[in-house]
Amino acid sequence: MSTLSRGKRPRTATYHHGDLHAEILRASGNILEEQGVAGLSLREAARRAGVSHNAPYRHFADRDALLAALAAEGFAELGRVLESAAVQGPRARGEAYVRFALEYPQRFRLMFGGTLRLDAHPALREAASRTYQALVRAFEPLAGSQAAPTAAAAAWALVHGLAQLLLDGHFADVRHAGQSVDAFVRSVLGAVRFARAP
Amino acid sequence: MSTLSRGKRPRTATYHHGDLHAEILRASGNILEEQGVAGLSLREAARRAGVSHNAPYRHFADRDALLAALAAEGFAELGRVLESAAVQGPRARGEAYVRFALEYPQRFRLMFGGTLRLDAHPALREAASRTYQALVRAFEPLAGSQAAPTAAAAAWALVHGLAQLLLDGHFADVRHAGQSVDAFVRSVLGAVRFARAP
DNA sequence: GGATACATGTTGACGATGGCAACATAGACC
DNA sequence: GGTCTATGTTGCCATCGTCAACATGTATCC
Repeated sequence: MSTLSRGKRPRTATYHHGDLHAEILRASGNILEEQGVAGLSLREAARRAGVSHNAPYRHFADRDALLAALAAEGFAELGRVLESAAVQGPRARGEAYVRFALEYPQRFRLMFGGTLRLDAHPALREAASRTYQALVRAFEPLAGSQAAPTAAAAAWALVHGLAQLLLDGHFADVRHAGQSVDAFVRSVLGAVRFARAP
Repeated sequence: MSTLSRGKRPRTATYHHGDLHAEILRASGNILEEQGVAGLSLREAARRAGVSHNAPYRHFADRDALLAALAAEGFAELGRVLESAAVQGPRARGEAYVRFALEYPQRFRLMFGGTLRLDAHPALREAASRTYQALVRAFEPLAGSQAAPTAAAAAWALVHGLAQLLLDGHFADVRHAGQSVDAFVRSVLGAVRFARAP
């Protein structure tokens, strides 16, 4: 089961919450998928956690820090998803990447939307980098270790762009009426070959 | 009333501005690149245009409408850029796409960041669609008219993802120290072939 | 066990923002 | 000239992020 929870949680009536950090993350994650990043406010998160409007500040320096934490969660989950698709080969990994984006569209947009500068959040950069390293390793057998980094970059760019454009609805005209998203993704990924030689 | 304008721009002393619509767009475009979409406020745009905080509402229904207009401008400009690179073939077009993103990063993010739903802004969808159609046409000679739509989709995804990931700084580790962005883009694009057969 | 320090929540305030309503003014049209 | 309408302005409100001051549990030390 996914770590990016979408649920609710019973709350104790004590003055101290117990695990407000996690609760705020959970509530924020819900709001994020419902309203998008622009609609996510600290105050609404606090409200949903049943806590005063300033309580979140004990756990997140500011709104940006909360967003960074949400994004880092996203990278970790994406890494897990890709990992578990690994056994089926690189192609399956690409499909899993797109599937993740479509399942958690707002999370995905937060992770890559440029709202957050990686430079400002080292933990975030590290999470993103780890995910990418896994991609590179996956491409070594496919393209030879020499060309692997470049091929991996191309592959990442391809699936990433595909996910993003799908999310934005830019392929609405292209997909023939009955074609499922999955089939479309497969056909697009199938239209590409990665060169061996540098 | 004094005609001594203290603003940065010569502002006519008339009560009516003359072309506030264009001026707001201009000011907003500047703010956008300076601060990103989150930092763009109607009030700041009004301030820069030397006009009251509510004047923009005569020209844009709300903030979202202003953003949509900015994005539409962006799609038009991107279309122009791609068109003028067309003579040098599809590869050059791809490079031009990435160059556009790097030159106007915030504009690009606004166009594709998911802040705007295409469904809510028909004019925007049309502008985006036009740009995409041009891409498809460019790919017909390369992949045969049968496979063209799919190949074009793949090509768009590739350059789009490349642009996005470059913007976010995800390729920081990958690009060898001395390698220029242009060279990196060329090598990545060069690592990909588009299949002829469906 | 009780006093004390510290982490965690709360209340209240401020300035900025998006947006509504009511009013003001300048051109256009008669 | 007189009226209509598009365009700006002023004033206002709720919401938001964030700071400062205060309250309340929990842990620590004697």
